[in-house]
Amino acid sequence: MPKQVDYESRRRRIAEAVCVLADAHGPEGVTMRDVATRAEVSLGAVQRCFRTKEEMLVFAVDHVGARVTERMRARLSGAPERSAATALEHAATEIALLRSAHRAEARVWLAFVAQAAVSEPLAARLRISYAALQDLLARLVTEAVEVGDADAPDAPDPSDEPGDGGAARLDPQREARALLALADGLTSHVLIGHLASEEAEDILRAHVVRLWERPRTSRPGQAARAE
Amino acid sequence: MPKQVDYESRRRRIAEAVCVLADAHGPEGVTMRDVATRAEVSLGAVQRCFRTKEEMLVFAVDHVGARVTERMRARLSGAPERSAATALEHAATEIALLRSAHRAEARVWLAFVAQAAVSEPLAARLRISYAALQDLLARLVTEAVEVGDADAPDAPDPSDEPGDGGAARLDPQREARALLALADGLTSHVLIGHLASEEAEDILRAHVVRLWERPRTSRPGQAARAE
DNA sequence: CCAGATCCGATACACTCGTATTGAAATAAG
DNA sequence: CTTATTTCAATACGAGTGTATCGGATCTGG
Repeated sequence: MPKQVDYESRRRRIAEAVCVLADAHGPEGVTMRDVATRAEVSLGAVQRCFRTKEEMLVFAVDHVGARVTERMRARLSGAPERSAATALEHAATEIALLRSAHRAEARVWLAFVAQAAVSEPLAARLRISYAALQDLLARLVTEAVEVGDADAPDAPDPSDEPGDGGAARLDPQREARALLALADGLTSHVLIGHLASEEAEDILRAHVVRLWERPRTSRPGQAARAE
Repeated sequence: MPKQVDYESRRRRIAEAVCVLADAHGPEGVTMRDVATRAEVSLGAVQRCFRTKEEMLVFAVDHVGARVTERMRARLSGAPERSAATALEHAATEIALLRSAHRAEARVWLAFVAQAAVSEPLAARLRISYAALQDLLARLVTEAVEVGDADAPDAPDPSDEPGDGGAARLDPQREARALLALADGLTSHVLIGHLASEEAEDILRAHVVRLWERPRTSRPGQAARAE
């Protein structure tokens, strides 16, 4: 058994290069040769790792998706008990990739999303990542609701907050979906330059805050039409 | 003055072809030759209309943006007095391009958004369209708030709805931005296949409804942190 | 040290792309 | 009818693409 190389790490390195280039020129604009150069390997090596270009792009999508999910999971387990509400806010901000540090990742993600509308294999991978993110968000929502919003909203008089009885009416999955979509939309608008990232963060914050403000919807007779 | 051609209509016809193709293969995948074929003109004719490919794409973006804006404006003036709240909901749905009839337009839009993150001239055009849409939405929000939500929410007892005094605290521009972002995010998630269009519509509806449920935020002392 | 498998860098190939060129058809004015 | 001018179809061209091929370098097991 002769020469052996660590394909896994090489694949990751290549995926990294793909991201850098996709950030600059869009995923269609990514060239095998450029990837090879950027990853400091030869074109032949890239071809050995991925039989085809699409295979490479799919791997890169998974890579980015895993990174985002992982970062969020880390954030989630980092401060689990502190305040589920603010944790949710942070998580959403994280997903929105608004921190300029992750601007590149955001562009890559958006580019892949766009191409996924055309390429089914890419779309399949994206769905996996989205499902994971949505689940995480839904869990956060549930947790935040159950724990109660004791320390998150700074309304120290719980007089007109009848416990979490009302908040329980939130559908965590639904809210997670909404949050995810809002985050994605904000991200793209920031990238286009239609929004400043501060504006986007404000909007996201306002949306999350609204989740805890609302819970007196328990007033009956209204749910009928809303659902 | 010899042979003269109506360039404007030809340009529109070409833009239409661009949309069809961009829907199928993404905007990068659009080829001058394919456009020419699809538009039933020769490659030379396309080249006479647009000096370069990017010029053509930019025109196509404007074309789509104008169409969406126009459709929304029509919807706006079609039933102006009926109910600002439901008008808002309809407008948002319209923007989200969720009706399957406009699925193609949605794909085109998303594709262009993605590429705009890389191409500044495209981004500039998109910003114009977004600004127009946001303004329209903001106007709708304002209108809905001022008119009062008398007939929109079917809570016929205005006992605990202290007029629109609280609703006035809504920042229409902010809400318009949020709505626009949410609509875009939902659109892309539907295109990816992560959401069904009914789910997306539900989420959008819930978001709009929430705008009218909330208005007792007038309780002071909270804006400090929230903003 | 040798055999044999594995890896990969270089090169080749077939293609497609955007764009430039060009010469003929079409048309309006003289 | 000429003639000047515009329009465009056909073609050419060079750059750049993904992928296939292949010969030598590299390393392991004996």
